[in-house]
Amino acid sequence: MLDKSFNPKEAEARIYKKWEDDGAFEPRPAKDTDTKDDNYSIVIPPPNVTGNLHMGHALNNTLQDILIRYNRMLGKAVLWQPGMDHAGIATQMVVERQMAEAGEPRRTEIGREAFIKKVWEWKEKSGGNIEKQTRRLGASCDWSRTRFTMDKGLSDAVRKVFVQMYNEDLIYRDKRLVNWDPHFQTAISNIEVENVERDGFFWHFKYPLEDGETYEYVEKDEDGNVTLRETRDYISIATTRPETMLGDGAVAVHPSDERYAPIVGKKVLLPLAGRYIPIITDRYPDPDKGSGAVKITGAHDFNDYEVAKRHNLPMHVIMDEKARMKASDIMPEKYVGMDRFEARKAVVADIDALGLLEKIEDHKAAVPIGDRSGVVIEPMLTDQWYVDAKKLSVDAVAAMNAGHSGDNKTPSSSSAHPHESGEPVQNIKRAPEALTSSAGSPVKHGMSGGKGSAKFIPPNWKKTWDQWMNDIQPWCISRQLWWGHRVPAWHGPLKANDLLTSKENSDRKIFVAMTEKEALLQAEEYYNTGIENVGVQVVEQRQIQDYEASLSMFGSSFPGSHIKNYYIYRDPDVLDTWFSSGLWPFATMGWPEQTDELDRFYPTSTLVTAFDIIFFWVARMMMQGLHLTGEVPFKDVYIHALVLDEHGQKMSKSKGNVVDPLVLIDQYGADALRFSLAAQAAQGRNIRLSEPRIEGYRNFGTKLWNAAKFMEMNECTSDPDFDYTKCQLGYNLWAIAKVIETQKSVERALKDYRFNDAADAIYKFAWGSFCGWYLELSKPILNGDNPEQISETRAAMAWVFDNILKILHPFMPFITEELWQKTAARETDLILAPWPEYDLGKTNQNALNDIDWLIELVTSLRSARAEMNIPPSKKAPMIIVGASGETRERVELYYPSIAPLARIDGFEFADSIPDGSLQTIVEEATFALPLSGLIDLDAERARLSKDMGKVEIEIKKIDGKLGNKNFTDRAPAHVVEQEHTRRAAYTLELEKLQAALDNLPD
RNA sequence: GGACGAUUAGCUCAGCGGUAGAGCACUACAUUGACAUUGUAGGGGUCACUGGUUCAAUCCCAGUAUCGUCCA
Repeated sequence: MLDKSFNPKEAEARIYKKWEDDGAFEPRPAKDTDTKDDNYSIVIPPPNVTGNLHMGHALNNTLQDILIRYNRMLGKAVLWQPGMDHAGIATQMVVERQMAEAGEPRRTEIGREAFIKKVWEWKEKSGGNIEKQTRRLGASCDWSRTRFTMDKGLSDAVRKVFVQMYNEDLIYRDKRLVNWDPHFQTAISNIEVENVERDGFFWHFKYPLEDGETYEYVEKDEDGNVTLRETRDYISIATTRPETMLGDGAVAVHPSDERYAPIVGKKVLLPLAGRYIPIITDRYPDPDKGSGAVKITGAHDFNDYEVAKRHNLPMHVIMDEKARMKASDIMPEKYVGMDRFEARKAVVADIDALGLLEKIEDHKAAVPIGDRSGVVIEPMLTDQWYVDAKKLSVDAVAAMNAGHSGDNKTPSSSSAHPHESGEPVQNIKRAPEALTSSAGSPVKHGMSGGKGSAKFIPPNWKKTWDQWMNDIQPWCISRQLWWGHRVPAWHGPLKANDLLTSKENSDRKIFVAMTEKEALLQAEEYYNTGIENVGVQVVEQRQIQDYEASLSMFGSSFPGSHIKNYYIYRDPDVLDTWFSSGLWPFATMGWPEQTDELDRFYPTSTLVTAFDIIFFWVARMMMQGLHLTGEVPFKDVYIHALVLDEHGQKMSKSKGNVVDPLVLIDQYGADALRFSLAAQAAQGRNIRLSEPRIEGYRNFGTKLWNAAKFMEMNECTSDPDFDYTKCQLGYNLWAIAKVIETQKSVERALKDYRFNDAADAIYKFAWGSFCGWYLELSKPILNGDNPEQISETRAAMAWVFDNILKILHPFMPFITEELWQKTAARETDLILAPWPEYDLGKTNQNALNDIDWLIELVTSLRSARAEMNIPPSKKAPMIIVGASGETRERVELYYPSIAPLARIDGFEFADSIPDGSLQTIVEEATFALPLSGLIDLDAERARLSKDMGKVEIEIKKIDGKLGNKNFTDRAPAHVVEQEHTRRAAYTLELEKLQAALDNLPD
């Protein structure tokens, strides 16, 4: 016996455990007959080890699980690869904060090794909550293969990739402006910076001209009339960051700016600093903004950096790693040690004291904020490691172009000269091995593309991708952290008279190697002159610095030693977390070893992710995957929506509007949450979380549960010998055809990643058609006395219900599995049951029409009764006038089902309608319920007139079309024909309604 | 300033070159019924605006307005 209702709390944990214990999440063994299409794989976007499940994960994992479960039921070998990334900054932050709270010594006090040990301890103890939370969603990933980016295997892969790419000149060291996070004291990538609009000020300063020189300053309006003319001995600049003026290298004006033409090339005195800097021209300053003159601080502003590079200006780094003003030749003593914001106040006050503060304006400006630290990012000139992303992007862009080549709506110009653009031309409809250019030669592999194709779904994200990829910047991959993959590079002194290679760009010789031993060998070879004995030792950077300080030189021999000693130290930096997650799709499968998994499951089938991660992750996987494996890491990239709160606001901790999916699961069950997310996952639109909707889908589960209870009471159990093509009863044939139609719609929708359409189709069928009609229609049969009909209906209903469970399983895995197991003895769990595959052509179309007619009849009788306020308890016979032979047959056949649903008590075919009847028209026949005395004649007249009015409007619209010669001449024949048919049907209905009206007594 | 998206029922949103849809909310009726976590019926829309293309536009195109997101 089924319980009164489904209990998600109890069932979910039990069912999940059984699946996992049974190994249901693991890929089925390979078969000899398997082709690439029989394997299906998804790698999970690895969540952060410090993270907790939020609504974004819930949506992301739900959609992946739907695809995975569907493909698993299709009989494919399915791999859903789970795991986590090590999240350098976030994890280091969490552990450091914990240490501080516990009153323990700081990271710098205990040293690198001890700290890393602590992080691992933390990870074992409290990291990875999210994996447990993901299970509660019902995600069927293969946990036996879960990976972590700091695993040995992945770490080896990361080192190997670094070494390889360094040797290929794709990784190099460079001094560039980076986004410096003064809180974490590390470089971060530009996409980890959020620009936030904040209220600030525009400070206008006067920089005096050298030697008290003067010029005539003239301002004109649009028409060229002079509006201001005065003699000045200064140039006025405006800045939002006054403290950076201490590092200015020039003042720039636009070449076309006539106001400053007289003084271009002259020098101004940089106040406070007491230095002289030139006035230069550059296209960067906007003459209409502020005074039109801009101070240039190359080492602390990205725009200024470009200007400074163009003009070879000095770039003074004026701050230390904590963004405090740093002592140097150019830094006035007074400001040394001040925090940048403190320095800002001091500079403004001091400029004011000198009488050089012209004015202060309110100003809204975008301020760069570190997304982890929340502090203002300081652009800083530092030495970092870079990936040549521009070079890597070529293949990635080509692969996406290939994947989207079918999207082009206007190929008109390319049809004449398909190769003019130089892009590889690929027809995605052809099989990959048949990829050839139109000239018949195979598409070449290599930097020009041709390594397979990938596409975004929905395709409009391709534009965003192109925009970013076309303007891709060198990827800064070093982070000044301890937690992460340490850069496998060792620095040593440069040999006398040696030159650095382009990728070193530093003041040290660099040895990049998989291991310290290899680095030592490289170093020995490098330092070996063949004349003297050479020794190389690896020491800590700090020791080198101490040593340098005492000896003022590097690479000297120890006093009294006859061996020339060199000291190298390992680069202290670690790699960007995304550098390792870029390897995720293949490194998790054992790359660089050529594993069986790689062979079967790479490239992966689909990547499911949110748009905000396209550049963080999709781009990096594409670039690294293509370069390292020669193949795209995934074929489809499904970009899903953001989950917003009920007001359409982004959820964020600071706003306090975060909804915890685990709370929703506790409240409504995982199935309801999942279904709600899937049903709302329409492409190209964000999801507003709606609790009433989740509640509605919880009710949907309950509805199914109750249907199963009904079936149990009526002994409707699965019959293994049931043949859906051999049914006799119209009801059963109808339900069978409908469930197959539903199955096909769900398949089509899932193929196109239209999760909402898939969810909608199964919801409508299960609740509307199955529970709403089929169960009701079957009651008279099941309660009747025809054993053959009863047994056919029992088996058919169980068959249809089993198929509902199967089709619904990917969306609502728990309740469907529970019902599957509790309603019959099954050969396999539902999760591993085969997806239904039936032939709609073998179903009976007549039965479909019969039942559709029946539904229309019952609905219109109910509607007429309700509108006339006939109480349901009041039954009446049904008098049928003008019935065709088919209608007579239908009424006789289906009367037992019509009677209870329409509250009918007997039927009769007649030539005229009894007085005082309630009348309704279905097709050619009029159905009358003699309810004299209960009918308010005026109301009935009004009802019929209203219906006539509606029909008349339709006829009028159709006549408008049919009377238009343009329409009848130019519209497709079948459209015109359809209008004729519609008109005939409406005309008949109108006649019948008129007759019904005439029938009413005056 | 640029790019992209949105504008459809009271709310949240699907959809589509030919007949406007769902969920929730609302109104009325129904409670020995598989199910009140329900059923039946009903009301409710100039499909933002202005042009254009078309036999036909809510849908395609252009522009406008408002809102949102991203980039500079």
